[in-house]
Amino acid sequence: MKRVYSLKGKKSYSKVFVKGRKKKGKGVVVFVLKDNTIEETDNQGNIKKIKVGISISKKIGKANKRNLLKRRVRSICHELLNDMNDGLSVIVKPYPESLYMSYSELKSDIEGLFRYTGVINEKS
RNA sequence: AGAGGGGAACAAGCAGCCGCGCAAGCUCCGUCCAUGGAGUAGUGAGGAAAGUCCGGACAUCAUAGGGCAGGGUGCCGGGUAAUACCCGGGCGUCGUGAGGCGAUGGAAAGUGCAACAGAAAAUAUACCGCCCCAAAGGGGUAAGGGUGAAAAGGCGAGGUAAGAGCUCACCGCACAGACCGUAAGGGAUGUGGCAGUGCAAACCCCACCUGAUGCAAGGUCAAGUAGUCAGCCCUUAAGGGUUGCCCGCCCGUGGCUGAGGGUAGACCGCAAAGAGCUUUAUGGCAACAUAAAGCCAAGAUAGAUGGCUGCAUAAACAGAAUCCGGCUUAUGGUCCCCUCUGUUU
RNA sequence: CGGGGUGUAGCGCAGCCUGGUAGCGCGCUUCGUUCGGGACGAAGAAGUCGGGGGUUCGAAUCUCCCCACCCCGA
Repeated sequence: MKRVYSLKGKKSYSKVFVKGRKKKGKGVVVFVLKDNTIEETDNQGNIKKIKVGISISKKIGKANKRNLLKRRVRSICHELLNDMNDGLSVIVKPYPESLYMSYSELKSDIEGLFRYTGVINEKS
């Protein structure tokens, strides 16, 4: 996942946390907020108006474990990126239980939450 | 076979696909140039990256100066940029042993503390006891009892009213000390009838070291209203600053000139090369030093290493953020050397 | 990333500098008082002093190393 798509800044994070729609899964919470002000241009010209942020609490573990979880979530988001809709800010926040989930379990969990909240359209 | 001690290196790899950071070099595009953009060969976490416990490099300052205080270190010698680290040696202590551990100078410079118990706790003392004189009581004594962490050498013999280094042998202790060692220290031997406790990670004395703050240090750029801030010049009091105090120094007032602050951002510091690593040689017991040859591109800025498949199968602790040298703590299996016990030959 | 602080009874705090007995308030338990409760009075229980070494005869206290929590700095 390229850095253009990552959500940045303390303010934009707290904005999504407060105003966004919240949905809880097995090991993850997802916050979604509609945001039409996003305008990022990829140097390739492929414009995807979406921002994804990852928030991991210190309670989950030490830096090593937090990093592992962050990379897994990022990798999942990269795989799902092409199906995502425009004009959205998304935050994924894993719980400590997600550390014991496998990659595929985590992926199906996040995919389900994305589908429920309208980040991804229902498959036709 | 079991139990233990010391040390060393490693921290899985390979192939395929998807994906991320950087990109000296190369290719393409733009530009007068400086250089900018895109792509790409290549390259991309640790032994502890951790704790932040020490030591530096580097940077800044209302000058960091003098004196006292404060803080740190503390056997001796050596190593180092430096240290509380490392190497060698001494002593003490723990262990049957291999070995481990030690803030390990000074208690005859001074001050302080030693609760409770106990008769008495630091210029000692006399409760029970023992012995003598004896009416009460007085005197001698430090063997024995009991208290305590600690009570005026230990044991045996002589000696005595009972006792006592009172006397003697051995041991301990103190003092002197040939000789050995750079030193810490060791110590043949001699002398003394025995002084006298412990605590200095209590104050302290002695020796050596010590300015403070830390890359969110600090520097450059762009935007912009005011309370403001910075520079220069002049100078008085109150007051303030320096880790504390005194001296000293500086700020403070006014004028002139200029543009910063909150907040958000870009670049430098900072990324290729230094107290670097490897090998060999020389010196040294060693730590290490010197010389020669070869090798070395992590560099993010909400923060780059992940996912899937296969090889029968893949562990532990754990993730760089200015950079080095140590220490400490967490942790996986492997190898080497050594000690003790048991069994067999 | 850097700097600093705090851990003592169920809760909030003393004691630590200057080492020997862990104490205060609220709460808790029992009894009294009341028709019953509250308040009041009396008695009582409850603490590995965050964990582990070292110094010391003796450590909550001095010292070293860990653990947890909190605060500050652009």
